[in-house]
Amino acid sequence: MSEAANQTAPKLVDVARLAECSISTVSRVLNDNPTVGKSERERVLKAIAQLGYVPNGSARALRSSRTRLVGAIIPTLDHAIYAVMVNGLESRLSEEGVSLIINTSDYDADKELKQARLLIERGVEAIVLVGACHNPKLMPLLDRAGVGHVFTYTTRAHEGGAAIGFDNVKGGVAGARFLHDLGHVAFAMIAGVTKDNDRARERIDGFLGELDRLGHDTATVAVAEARYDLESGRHAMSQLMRRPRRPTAVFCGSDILAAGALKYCRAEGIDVPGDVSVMGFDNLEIAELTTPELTTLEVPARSMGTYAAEYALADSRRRTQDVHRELALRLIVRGSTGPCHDGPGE
Amino acid sequence: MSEAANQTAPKLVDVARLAECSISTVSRVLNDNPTVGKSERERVLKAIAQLGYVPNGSARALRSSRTRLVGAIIPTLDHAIYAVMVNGLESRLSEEGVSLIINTSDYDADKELKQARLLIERGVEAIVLVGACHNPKLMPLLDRAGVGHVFTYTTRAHEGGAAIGFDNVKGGVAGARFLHDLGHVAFAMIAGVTKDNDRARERIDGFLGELDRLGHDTATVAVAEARYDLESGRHAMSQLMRRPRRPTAVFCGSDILAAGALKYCRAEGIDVPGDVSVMGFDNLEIAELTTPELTTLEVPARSMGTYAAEYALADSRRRTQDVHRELALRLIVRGSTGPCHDGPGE
DNA sequence: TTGTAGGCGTTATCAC
DNA sequence: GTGATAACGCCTACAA
Repeated sequence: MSEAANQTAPKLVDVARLAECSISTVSRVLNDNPTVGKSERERVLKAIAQLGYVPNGSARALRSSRTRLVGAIIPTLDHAIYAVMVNGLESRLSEEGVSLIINTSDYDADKELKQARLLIERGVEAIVLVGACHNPKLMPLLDRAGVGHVFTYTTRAHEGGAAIGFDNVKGGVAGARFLHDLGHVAFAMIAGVTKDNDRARERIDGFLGELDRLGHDTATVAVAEARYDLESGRHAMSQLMRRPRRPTAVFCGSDILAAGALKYCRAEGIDVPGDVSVMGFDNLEIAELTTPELTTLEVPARSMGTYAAEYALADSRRRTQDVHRELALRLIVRGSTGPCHDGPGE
Repeated sequence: MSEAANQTAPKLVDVARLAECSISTVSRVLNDNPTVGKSERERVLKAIAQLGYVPNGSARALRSSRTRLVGAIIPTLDHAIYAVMVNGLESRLSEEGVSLIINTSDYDADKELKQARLLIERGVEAIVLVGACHNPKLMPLLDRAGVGHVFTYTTRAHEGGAAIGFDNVKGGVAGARFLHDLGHVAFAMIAGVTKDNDRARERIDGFLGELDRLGHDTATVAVAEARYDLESGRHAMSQLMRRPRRPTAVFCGSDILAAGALKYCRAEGIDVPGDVSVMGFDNLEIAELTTPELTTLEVPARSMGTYAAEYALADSRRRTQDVHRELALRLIVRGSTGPCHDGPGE
């Protein structure tokens, strides 16, 4: 009697047939339109369950021009600082039935641009980006497409966009001040690679700028750039500690780099913080794993994700008013830093 | 003369008008159909660039029933072992212009089911899952929808699906054997929470099973379950070390747990590996950060991601032949384990 | 409250 | 090699 279950997935019209109503009624039920009679609604719901009907997102999106899709382009998921942000972002979006498309750019501004193009094709309703420095073609592209965008890990927003994050310059300043206050006079920094990475750059600027303001000669402050991994941090530290004017305080652009620096010190028998203070940035879980534990600046990674989600969920009207949300960095003092013990002599 | 640029995004027909051809030709160019004349193609390409035309993914998907979307549901991105896998997955998919929708289930099988439903609505062409143990409704749902699926971090596949990973039981076995060979006789284990987590369960089974086979009385082997974070690992270790029969070898279901255990030992002045050997699982970056560094089993997280991507990219025909890819776990011996020093008496 | 019908932007099957 | 044209599955005026 019943048509043998077709191989093709059930559609609105199949549900309508089974529920003995029109497809508009089914559609209304699907969209929680209140103008549907109670018995009607129940019949439809039953039919949907019976058929295992699943709406076709593409058709819905095409017709309604609402995809309920959000995109994010981050440098990498291998670094916890980004993975944690994405986790917060996804969690919040998921609560609202919005799906997240994730892309990793590997710190490459061209790759990022390509991925943004693809996200626009997919019809994402907003894009979450990291940092404020991007391919010059990116912003015009997003503007033309009318796709809202949020920068994270920065407070500098592009006009028409939003920024949710912290001030990287202030981070550098905080590092400089903290180490200065401990009495140090010989500084160095292990920074992230600054190419296509404004955050790394700003942390350096903040650090050196504040040292200058505090009366130190920044010409003598060595800054090594290193990729965000343990070995690069270790290697950078080995370079810095071999310089003629050996630093007694090293500020690192990331906990990973600081951890690498600590590894070097341990291997070489350099006492931390006795011989040299080492400070990190991020306050990842690893900051509590090293010996000694890391003094660091806490970055509100998860919060950035959830706030970015709120922005993405807001409709375009509310978005037009510029959103600048600056979250605080928090200084976490642990054992890797201490007062300067250097005698006056060599 | 020219119509003022409309607020609405350019469509196929706009490109066709500018290139003075039909929309079919434009569509052909977009899809790399070779049956297009050279001059024709060039005119179209120029028009596309000039208008900043971006194809509408929803319309394409609706018409062609190819979304070029893949979904992944993982427990969390806060744990590097999953973030790294996802990074590999995304990288490979991205090379082929396929987008990844990511969902985190928070180790909750019901949440996972809901997210799978949504992924099906979005029309994903394959779903990547973690582990082999899921809500009983999940597999029928995927089968009905005809969505291919891969399990990762396991070798146990569901019929019709694929599995790309390693054998968790073997991991437990390897841990038991390694510690046994060091001469230990008093064992304990800190495992992950086993609810909705078959991997954690299997690691326990492998560990205890092998100890039994090696002639140890497993009734005396304490197994503590802990969430995958430092503090839980620390706390579990504190429990284990207070038991009457103090273990000299503790196998942990994750490096994070092992790191927590190490923290406890350091705080209590318990020497590792002198008083107790501690072994991890995963070989995350943190395994090289602790003091001593962790002996652990290397999990091929990134490879699982790229292999899973290959599966997802394969068309459904090739998928039908069951895919079972078992990747090897590799024992990494570092400083956190050593021979048993326990005297014979209490 | 419910049903009818047109069209969202593509792709693909036809003719030419 | 190129151009009409009919779907794809759904939403939403508008009509009843």
